[in-house]
Amino acid sequence: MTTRWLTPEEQRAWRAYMAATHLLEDAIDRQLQQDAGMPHLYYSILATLSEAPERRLRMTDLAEGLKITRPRLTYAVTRLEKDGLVGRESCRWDKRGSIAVLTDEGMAEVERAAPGHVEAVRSAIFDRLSPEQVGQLEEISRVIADGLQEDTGDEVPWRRRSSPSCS
Amino acid sequence: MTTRWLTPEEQRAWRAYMAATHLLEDAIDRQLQQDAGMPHLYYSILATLSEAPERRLRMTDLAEGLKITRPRLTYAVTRLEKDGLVGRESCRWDKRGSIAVLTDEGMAEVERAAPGHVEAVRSAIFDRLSPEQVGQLEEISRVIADGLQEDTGDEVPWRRRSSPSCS
DNA sequence: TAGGTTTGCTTCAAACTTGAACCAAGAGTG
DNA sequence: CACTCTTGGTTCAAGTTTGAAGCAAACCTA
Repeated sequence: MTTRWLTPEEQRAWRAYMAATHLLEDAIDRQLQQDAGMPHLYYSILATLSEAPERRLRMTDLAEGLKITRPRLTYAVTRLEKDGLVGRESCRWDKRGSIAVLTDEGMAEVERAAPGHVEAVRSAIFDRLSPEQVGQLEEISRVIADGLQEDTGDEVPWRRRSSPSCS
Repeated sequence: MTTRWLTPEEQRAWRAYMAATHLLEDAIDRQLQQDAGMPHLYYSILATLSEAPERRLRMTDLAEGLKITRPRLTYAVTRLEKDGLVGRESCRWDKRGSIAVLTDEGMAEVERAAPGHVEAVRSAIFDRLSPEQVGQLEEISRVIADGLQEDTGDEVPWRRRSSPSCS
């Protein structure tokens, strides 16, 4: 089977994409590190929890939602816990489980950091793209994400594995 | 100044984008780690060198091209050098400079790993996107990258700071 | 041409990520 | 009920990334 190399258009797109993602992650990380003393992922954890019912989520659900590995989440939550921004509870119905809870302090931190973060995202992306491009970006991202998940992902995503907020 | 939050469309796009980039980098990293025993960035360094004139590039040019920090590049090149895939030369005209050179072994490694890598990229992205979407992805990425570079970037990108291959 | 600034690159410590164990608790099966 | 298999989560060692110094070689500028 002879390799199907990328066409010139595909190469240009791939390189532009790589450059954009590197620059973007760097910029966002720097901004949040400055403003909130934490990298982007850690902020995302807090933000995700802040929107969850009861501000709490099982570790696995959190990891899945953020598309990160579980050890990575464990490490991050451990730090956030040290900082007093999240807490851990054990799950009453499944004693293996552990639940991350956003503390009041954590909530306050999200609210404090959110405007700056949104501003960074907006000025890097949405202030520069037309509404059509925003739609295209979503669609393209969705196609890629879906493609990558169908291999390893849950076959039955519509069925919750854990009870809503468990506690 | 009251914060301009993201619209629902923008939020959806942003989240889809984050998910896609995480999944994609993970997938590419895993594939290359399996096939070539190195993460994506390290492969990119080799690939970039393989296309440079004389297979050599100054550290700073390499870092700029890949949009990574210099300490990160230094670390990576040190490892690749231990593996015998790149070498370092000092620059004759600017004794501060150091030049990374792809060895024959490094070149062979790129050629060995390339087909699998291209296949991974293709099956994750380009086999799933229409030609129009490929164009859109390039355009969107370019807008974002350009926007992020104009702040910190060189004001005179058309002027080479270093001689072409220096050695 | 001395003195101060910038540039190119590396080094260092601290923080983070990875993948492979590991452990305990649920689930399925006889 | 034992016995095994799976699941949820953590731990560990090795590898990587970060940002702040550090260092030496250019580059001013007077």
